[in-house]
Amino acid sequence: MKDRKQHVIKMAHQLFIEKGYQATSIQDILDHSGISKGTFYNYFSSKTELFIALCKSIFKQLEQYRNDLLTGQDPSNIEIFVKQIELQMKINRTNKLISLFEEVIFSNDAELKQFMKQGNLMMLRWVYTRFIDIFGEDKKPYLLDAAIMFTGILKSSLRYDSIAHDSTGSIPQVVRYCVDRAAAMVEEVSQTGDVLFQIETLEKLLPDCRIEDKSYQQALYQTVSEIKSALPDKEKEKSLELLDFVQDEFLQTQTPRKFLIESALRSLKAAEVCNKQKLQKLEQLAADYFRQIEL
Amino acid sequence: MKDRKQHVIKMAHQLFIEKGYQATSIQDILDHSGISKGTFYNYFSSKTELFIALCKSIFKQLEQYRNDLLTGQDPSNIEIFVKQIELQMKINRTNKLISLFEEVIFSNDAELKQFMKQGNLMMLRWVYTRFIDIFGEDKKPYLLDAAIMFTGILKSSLRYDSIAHDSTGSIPQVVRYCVDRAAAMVEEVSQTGDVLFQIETLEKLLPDCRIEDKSYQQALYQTVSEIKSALPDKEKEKSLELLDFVQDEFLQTQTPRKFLIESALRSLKAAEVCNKQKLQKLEQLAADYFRQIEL
DNA sequence: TTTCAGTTGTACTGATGGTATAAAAATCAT
DNA sequence: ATGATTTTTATACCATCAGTACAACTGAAA
Repeated sequence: MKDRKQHVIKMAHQLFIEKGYQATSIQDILDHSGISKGTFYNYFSSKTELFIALCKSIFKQLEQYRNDLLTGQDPSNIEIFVKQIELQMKINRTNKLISLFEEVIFSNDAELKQFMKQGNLMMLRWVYTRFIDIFGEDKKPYLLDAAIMFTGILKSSLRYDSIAHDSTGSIPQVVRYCVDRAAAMVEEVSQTGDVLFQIETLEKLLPDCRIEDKSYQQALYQTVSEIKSALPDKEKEKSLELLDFVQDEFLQTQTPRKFLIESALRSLKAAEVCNKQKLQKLEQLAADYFRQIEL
Repeated sequence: MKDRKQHVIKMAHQLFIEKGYQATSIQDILDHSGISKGTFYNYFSSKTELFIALCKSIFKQLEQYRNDLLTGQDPSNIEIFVKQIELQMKINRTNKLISLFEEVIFSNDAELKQFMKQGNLMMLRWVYTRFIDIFGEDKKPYLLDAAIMFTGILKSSLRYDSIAHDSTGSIPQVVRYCVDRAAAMVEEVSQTGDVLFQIETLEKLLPDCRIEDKSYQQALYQTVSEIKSALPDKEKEKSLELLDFVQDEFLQTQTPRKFLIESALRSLKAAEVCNKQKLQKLEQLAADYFRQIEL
């Protein structure tokens, strides 16, 4: 049944890419994925909820990719960041994500609006933390502004690029140019000392975890990724399901459910199919994280 | 009847601000402006055409304001530019323009899409020409990139500003910060020599007039504005109507109708209510413009 | 075989954008 | 003022769409 639901999401995604969100009727989705209306409304309470499910799955994929690019690399290496952005932008474009998001972002659906806003802020926070990796702690006061400017420049440039040389466009050049500009701006702004936004506001807007603790988030995510990629074939599916759940719970949920996660980790440990050392590290991290949360 | 139509636009605008575009039904507009459905579809062929009419009137107003700020001032004075941007952003925010535009920009309506795209490009072109005024001809190769980046930074910052400190926010600080960044970027980029976009692409996308001839556009507009503000009370309405038409035709229309404009100018001349010198200048400019066009 | 969750098909509701049209009202020319 | 013309109104109508309701079907577990 989960496959079926996923299948519906996939089919809907295809249609959204082809025809746009508004222009795709629920009937289209039903026809295209071969389910009945009843089933659809059994899976999703509305069209917007389907869309949110789709977004979540894309976000997760995006996050996966970008984290994969970082694993084992030097986080302060700006070339990695360039690659990460390039990849995300390419996925955006092939999936017509930007169009879809912008089409939907100011619809009359409050839930959707909130979700998209949150998504934007999460992207912003990611850029911010990466900028800290790249430009160093001492530039921190300027890096939220820099992240805001960078996302703005990137979006604007890509938009212009896609309407100027329609079709393919040349994402790498654009990304390179924007990253260079961001670097120069960090330099410039840290010399003049100009600061526009305080980081506290971002923390307030993303109350799910304190921004300073991104090390936990990232470390947790990375550790799970590492375990996943070193999984033996034996009982792979089951382990993957558990690990996916843990990863998802940490990333997507506002307040990860402590006992559920602990239970999942116990199961993994009992199955003895994971790298024991990594698993222990994961347990430690999770424990630290929860202790931190409780303060 | 024109008043009535304008009234409908106004009422629709109110509703759009209150409830958003999608959420406002035609019935709402009918009720709120006290006309019948038949009349509505006599005025506008569809809801989107009403929206376009509304946008046009707002654009015109915006253009009016920003040109008023410039008249009699030194175009290379960056403080004037700051004021112009501030004003436009304030109007944007009070009218919830950005929300409306973004809500609509990726709807399934091709006509609307094209219109909005064109609007964005016109804004971009305006920033570009103002940057030439401000940073000088020698920086020209970098100024399209700078304009694209500036609009991106501005949009991104204002967006963040409005969700961070919701309600009023502090537009002046944000604008100031963004303009400072733009200035620094022009400097930086003209030192490294990095260029991303060529101006020719913008020209191709806005075929209504060659970008190099913006002097005509601006001079035409400004001259008309000057004449308008020096109009005596005698037959003011009639003259204003003619002048408004001329201004509109030059600004909004792809190919201004030569004979109509010439006829309007003749009428104005015959009425002898305008500053004769300015009127002559206007005639000269128009003639030059049409000669230029025909090439 | 019974049970039961999940699925299907169909019919329905209510709202919407848009069309059609005949009657009423306002405008205009002579 | 009268008659012609245009504009406006009221109303009924159509097609589409999101979402609801529900009875019937299916397949697998108990």
